[in-house]
Amino acid sequence: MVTALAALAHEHRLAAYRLLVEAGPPGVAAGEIAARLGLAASSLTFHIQALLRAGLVTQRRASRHVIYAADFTAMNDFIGFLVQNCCGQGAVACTPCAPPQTNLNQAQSA
Amino acid sequence: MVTALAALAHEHRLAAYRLLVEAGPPGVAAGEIAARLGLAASSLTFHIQALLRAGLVTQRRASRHVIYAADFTAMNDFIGFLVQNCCGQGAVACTPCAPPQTNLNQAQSA
DNA sequence: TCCTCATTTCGATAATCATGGAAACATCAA
DNA sequence: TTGATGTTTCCATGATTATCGAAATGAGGA
Repeated sequence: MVTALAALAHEHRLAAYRLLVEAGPPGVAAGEIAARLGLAASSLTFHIQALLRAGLVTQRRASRHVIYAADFTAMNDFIGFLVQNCCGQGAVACTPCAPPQTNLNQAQSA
Repeated sequence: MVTALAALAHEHRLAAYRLLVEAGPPGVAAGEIAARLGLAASSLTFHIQALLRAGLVTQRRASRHVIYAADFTAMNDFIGFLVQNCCGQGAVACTPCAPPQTNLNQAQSA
């Protein structure tokens, strides 16, 4: 869990992650993330690998591009951990992290 | 928020914070935290100041001791931020972070 | 094959973080 | 005041992180 915390504990990585959350399952190509964040390509790789190692994002290839996408299940687990371990009172997590509906005709519910 | 994430993104600091969550409002003295974590006093100060700067813990003096306690409101805000910004779907936070009932006859409900 | 585009790996550099010992500071009790 | 205890500040050291340019890798297209 420290890995996930550390992964998000940086301005650029948190921004990258939020970008991916907004984008949902279609994800965003590495180059575009770098451009939007104003980072050199190699720096983006450095940061996004921290997110990848923490399991917070997934990676897939689409022809020449490498597409990254937020892993909503991992975020649920992450928040669940915080609620269970860093709140008193035996608090129960009820965080319905789920991808936004970018396009209603894209079925991706299972 | 990056400050809070970074504050928790270290083995020793996360352990210290969890200790304070368990202890609740009575809190724990600096020396005892250091002892339980197996840290030099100066190292503990270094770490706990990160938590303090992030607003996750409070500090008070009790005679010679300096007592640290978890700030549950801050943790609620922190988790609220994560849910709102790092989950898709406009998820709503419902995290009831509250101190554990260590002693039922200690009134501390506001 | 050769060229181009997209991304990652490598290397160097500067900055920040983590650690604990020693000294200083604060509080209380004789 | 002196002494004991608890905590923080200061300092030096080693480790890790963040950055980007240059070179290498991978994947298409002509």
